[in-house]
Amino acid sequence: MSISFADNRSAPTSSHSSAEAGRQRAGHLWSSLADVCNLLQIAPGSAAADRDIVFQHVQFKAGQRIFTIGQPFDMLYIVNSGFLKTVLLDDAGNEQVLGFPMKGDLLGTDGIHQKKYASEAVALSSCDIVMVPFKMLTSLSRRYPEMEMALYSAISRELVREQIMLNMLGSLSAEARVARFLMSLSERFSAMGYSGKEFNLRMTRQDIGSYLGLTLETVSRTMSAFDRLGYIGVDGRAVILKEAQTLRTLRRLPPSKAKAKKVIVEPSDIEMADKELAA
Amino acid sequence: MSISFADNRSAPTSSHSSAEAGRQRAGHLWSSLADVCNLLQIAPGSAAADRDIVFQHVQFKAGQRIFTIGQPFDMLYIVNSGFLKTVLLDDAGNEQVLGFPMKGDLLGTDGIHQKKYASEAVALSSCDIVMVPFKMLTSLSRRYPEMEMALYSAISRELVREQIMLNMLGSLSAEARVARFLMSLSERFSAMGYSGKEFNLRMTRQDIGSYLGLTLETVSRTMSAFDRLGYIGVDGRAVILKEAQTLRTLRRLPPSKAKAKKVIVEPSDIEMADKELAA
DNA sequence: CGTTCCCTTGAAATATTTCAATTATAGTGG
DNA sequence: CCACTATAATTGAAATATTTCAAGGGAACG
Repeated sequence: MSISFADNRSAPTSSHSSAEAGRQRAGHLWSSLADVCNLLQIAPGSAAADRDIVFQHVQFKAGQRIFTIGQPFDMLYIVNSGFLKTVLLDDAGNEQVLGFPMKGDLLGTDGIHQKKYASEAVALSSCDIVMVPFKMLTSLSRRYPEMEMALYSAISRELVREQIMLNMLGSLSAEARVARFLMSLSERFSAMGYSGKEFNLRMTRQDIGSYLGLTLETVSRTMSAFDRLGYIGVDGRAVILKEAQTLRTLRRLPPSKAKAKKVIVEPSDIEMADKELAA
Repeated sequence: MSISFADNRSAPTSSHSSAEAGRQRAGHLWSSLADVCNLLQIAPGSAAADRDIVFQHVQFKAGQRIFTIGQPFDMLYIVNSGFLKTVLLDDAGNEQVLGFPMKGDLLGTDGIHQKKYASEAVALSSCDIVMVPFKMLTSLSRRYPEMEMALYSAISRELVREQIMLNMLGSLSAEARVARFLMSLSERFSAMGYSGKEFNLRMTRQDIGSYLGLTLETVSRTMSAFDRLGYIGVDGRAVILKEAQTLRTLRRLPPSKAKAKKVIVEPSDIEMADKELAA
């Protein structure tokens, strides 16, 4: 039996639907510059007025690749709807998951450096993607300073996101990684207008494990443990968050056999007083 | 030990004391735009002719911070000489090392997004740093298209570097991480004209461990093991690489009891990720 | 309706950390 | 310049987190 609730694949409750941002034309969707700014959460500034420039959309089905490693770079992609993963491939062809882009995320920036994409993006569901020629973006940058900053800002944000992942992989336990992963998804769903409390995972345990530097078994066991402790409800890919605050600050699990149901948390929100803990 | 370049070492302060983000007094060195392009390994194009623009240098001593987390962003920094580490700080004030920048590396790009630096850079030795106002760079971008691409490219490269680190942390054993770390340093030293075979580590075992997601003891033990196996020579911070090819492709150590000196290596390809492992 | 992929769970193997003790090394100030 | 103190590095032994191996059940899909 499965937990069932509204699928976050359906339209968000938000009043602001950018699905209508796209213009139907010749069977394809197109977005204006204003639409794109909106999607990226940029103040469009004077660029919004530019009605001449439109960007084409492309649809992908689950499993399809938006771009692949080594492919010549000339295009950036913005997710309009759907869920994806970005991956690196090692010599044996094994995937290393780098991230799970969704609505509003910018893809392909790692291709700028070598003029070839350094990673590949795979659709995990049906996806609607806006294609933005990089040349176009740089020429727009010259015309509209807001666009220039937006582009730098978007790339810089990606950089910061990866730094945070490095920190996570370098210093947190398996449980803490899984907990933060769930909270991160929750927050992103919320920001998109979906429920941050109940959602479906779009990726396999394998994908999550790769992303978090863990085996799929460890991910599965950890989620089961969270379920047993009442922090979440899990049934396959359906997740219900029950103790968000606990998950947010969790460092490791409480001793299973022993006494307390108490959890070790960070001294974060309170203050940063004692440092005798610090090595 | 025979080491190919100058001394170093004054104890890198273990975190805190970020109070005075040590911007020493202004140095007396200045660089032209052509100098900067040269440092960054950019084809200067027509920009080289611009003799009006000069960039100021600043000197830092070991332990001083070039910029700190949360500090308002307005400047990028290019390393002209010296060695640094970039770090993230968690709630308890513990450092997470993100990279070890050296000559030619661009610092501070993670500040673009939030207009505040997201990490901090700490000098591990005496350093000479070129200051480049971000505004200046973007205005130059408008004038010289080469500069624009150079900037995007530099940030994109950083992104790729971090992706490779994520892959490493997510999938390699402790031994493989240390081996690749050493090879990466070696290649960077070589590229700078120093010996890639004999060099001094500028950072502590703690720093290396943090960077690689390992404890300092594991780093120490692993290097000792490499030494015992004849792959390297280690004496404190002095390192001599003896079996570069072995280190480059090492996956895990050969069984200690057993006879074999043979090492398990990757099935195919040997380069790709090794190229730019570290900052 | 079968085939394939995905998820869960246990038990054993093992890699890495933790704790602890000892020896180096560098910086400080008499 | 040397002694002194603090920080850094090494190493062993024990503790433990995570992976590996293995098997069974479930969901998805053509």
